[in-house]
Amino acid sequence: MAERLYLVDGMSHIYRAYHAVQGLTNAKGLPTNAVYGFTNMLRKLISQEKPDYLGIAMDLAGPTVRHEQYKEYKATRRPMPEDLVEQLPYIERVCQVLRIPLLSYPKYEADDVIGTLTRLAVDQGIEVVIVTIDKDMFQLVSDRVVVLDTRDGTRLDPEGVEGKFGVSPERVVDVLSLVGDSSDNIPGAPGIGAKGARQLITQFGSLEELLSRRDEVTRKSYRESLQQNEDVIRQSHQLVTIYEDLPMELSLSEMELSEPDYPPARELFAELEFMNLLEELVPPQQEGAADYQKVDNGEQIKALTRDLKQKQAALAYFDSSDLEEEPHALAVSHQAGKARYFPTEVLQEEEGGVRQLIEQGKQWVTHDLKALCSIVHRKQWKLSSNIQDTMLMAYLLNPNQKDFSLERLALDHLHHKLQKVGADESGLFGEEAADRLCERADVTLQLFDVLDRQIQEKNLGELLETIELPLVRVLARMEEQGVKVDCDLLKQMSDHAEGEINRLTQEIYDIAGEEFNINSPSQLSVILFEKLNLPVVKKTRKAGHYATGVEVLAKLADSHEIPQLILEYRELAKLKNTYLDTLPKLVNPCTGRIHTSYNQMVAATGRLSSSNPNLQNIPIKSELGRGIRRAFVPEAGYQILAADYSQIELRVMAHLAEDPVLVESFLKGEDIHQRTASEVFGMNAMMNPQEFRRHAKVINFGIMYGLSAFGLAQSLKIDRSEAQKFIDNYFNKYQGVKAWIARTLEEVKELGYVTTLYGRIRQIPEIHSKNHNLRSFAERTAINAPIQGTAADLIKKAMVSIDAEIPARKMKSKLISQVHDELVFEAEESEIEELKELVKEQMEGAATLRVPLEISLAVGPSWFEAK
DNA sequence: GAGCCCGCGTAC
DNA sequence: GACGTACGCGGGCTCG
Repeated sequence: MAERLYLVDGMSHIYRAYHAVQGLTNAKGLPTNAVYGFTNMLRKLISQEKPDYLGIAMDLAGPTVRHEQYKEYKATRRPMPEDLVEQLPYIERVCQVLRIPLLSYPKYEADDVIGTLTRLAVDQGIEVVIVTIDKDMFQLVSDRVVVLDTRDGTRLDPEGVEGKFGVSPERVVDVLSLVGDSSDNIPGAPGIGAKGARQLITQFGSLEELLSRRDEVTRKSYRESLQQNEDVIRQSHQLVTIYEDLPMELSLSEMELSEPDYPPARELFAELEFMNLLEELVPPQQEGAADYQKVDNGEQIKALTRDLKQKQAALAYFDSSDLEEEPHALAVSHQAGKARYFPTEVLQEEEGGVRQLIEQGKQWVTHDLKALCSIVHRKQWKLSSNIQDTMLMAYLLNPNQKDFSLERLALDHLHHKLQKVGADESGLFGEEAADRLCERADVTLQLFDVLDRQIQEKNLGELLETIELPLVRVLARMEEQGVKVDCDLLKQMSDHAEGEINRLTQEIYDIAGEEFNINSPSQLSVILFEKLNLPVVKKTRKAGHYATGVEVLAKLADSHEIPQLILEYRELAKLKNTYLDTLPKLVNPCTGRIHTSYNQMVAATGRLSSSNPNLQNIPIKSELGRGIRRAFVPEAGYQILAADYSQIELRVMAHLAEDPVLVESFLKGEDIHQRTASEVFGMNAMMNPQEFRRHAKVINFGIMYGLSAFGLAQSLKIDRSEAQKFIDNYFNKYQGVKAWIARTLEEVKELGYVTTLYGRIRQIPEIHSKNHNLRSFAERTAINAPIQGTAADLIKKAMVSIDAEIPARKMKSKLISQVHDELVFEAEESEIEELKELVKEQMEGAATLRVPLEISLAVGPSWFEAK
């Protein structure tokens, strides 16, 4: 097949991109819509068409020969929009880094460049594809030249042009000279349109022939137009004719499609924030460069085991989604570019050898250690304590990140695009699967080196080694252990809730006078605010929609009976749908227990999170909801023991801020909210101590979250100015807190991140935002993160030491859950006193701060009583 | 029907 | 717009 040259009409595509993509800018406010659209178009063109040669023809600024021939040429064109002009240099840079030449010629247009290069290419036997949406270009089509319209993918050869335009490519210019072109301000023959022009040219064969025999034209208006406008028509002919003979050279070597210039290309796309394009922008894998081999006998395993007793190595495996199954295959890598693969047969036949290999490796690195722990636990193998986890390392380096997949990290840190595994079941055991798994082990090891350097640089090593890594196994054990749930009790509560919900539903329908979906805030708001005409308290973000949240309904409860019923309905529906009916579904039939997932790499502050189900938001505040905790029960012979840090975040703040009043208060063991009440409200607090204590409590918590006067006023239902006074008063009395907040904000502005007591980092990039909202949000985050994060550090530390101590003392009790400041145990009855002591010692002793850490302990036959 | 966002509500 | 961190439900929209 002949080689193909693609010539792109640059400007028309740039305009198209500009209009097609709306409102795109990067963080610096640079408009990027046209650059993005254009780049995307190039990308699609390259991947779909795979050109041998590619060039982009551009117009140069300033007058052209056509302006000299006809001063009105393109005179009606509006100037290019400012925000497009701005983008042109970036488009040029995109072409540069993609190594696609921009082609132009002084005083001539892109069309002429295309015309000339097309002729030169055809002369050399190369086929040409002209990429444009401009019908003027049809004149260049021949048996070796087609026009491609990328909007719909149509490709026009001479026949296609005739079909679409009505005349053959040679006659296109003739038709255009008669029709003219309003956008280029080319007059043509007045009164003759596209249809007439085609008919005339077809009838007479050519423009020359038509002009010389114009008196034969039967239609009067056409005849007269031709008679009166010969000069104009000839001039139009000259203007629309594309030059094919500019003194240019066809530099095929320059236009030969090649790999992008990767480093600057990645830099440019990053600046433009083309994240999806950035993902594809990676050098192709070098075939055969890697040494990936299958291991198929015990001898090889032994040799590898000897080797790995001395060396660090990475381990990757194909997991199975079924909890009871074993890994399907395994790969290890101890040197970049080198890996060994263990297929399923080998894992089965040589299980002893594989076990030795795993257990005796000097130091393993894996990606997602918790998942590996679950598998290894199930097989009852022992993992050395010296295992690294690249996933965890990446989280500590940037806890804001959402995606810690190996694919993502390989791309970000190694600029390496990883082949996907797993989706294709049939490919799981083949050669390709082996290569992919080897690649994962290989990449994991390389990633470790890169991340380890960064961990050291940012002093995250100790946090990783002493808290996060040991915690992985604690969490794996907690998940595996699970929590026993009394499904009968839940069913009973659910049935009761159902009855109440039905009763309320009927009552609400009766009063509303119609049936509607009470669960739908939008339908509910129509009933409340349009049908019943209740006063609108608050609108939602969406225009024409009204809020129906608790606060709104509570306010409306005085003026109508429905809101109260809705509130009751909501509470019951929430409990039933989220807890009563859902929890039993998540009980594992084999264990009869709920095995939640504890996520170590989700919360940006360092907290854990829990999912499937979320055991960290089981109700407690309302009496009804709290009852659900009765269903969380121990095994026979055990009790539930819960240990709660008392005011951990306020204590952390007292420590970090070194606030004398706060520290003193905690040292004296005072009621902290009471103290704040008397500090902030003075003698007033004596009038109604409980009310002022409640206010002080809101202030105490609010301060740690960056509460504003507006927010305080709203939650206390007081005046904004009064709320401001309270806040001012607070900072007056708690000067240490005030100064710490100021210090923290200074620091985050300077460094771009904040840290916890144990050096955990959280980047706060929005602190430099020009957007006031984003910046304020960043400031509140910066205040809260060190407090919440330090509290998380402390309880994690306690978990690690308690989890180590329990087996060391040969105790049977188990840590089964964590709720941010609370640890829940299934305590063997004879061990309760010892466990209480141990837990108290480890939790309170997690750190020695300027204030004491205190916990409260409770034991009972369910989680309900253990509080 | 899957996938996503929104409004809402639960926890600390 | 206004108080931080999570998870998850049902409704309702979009996309295929």
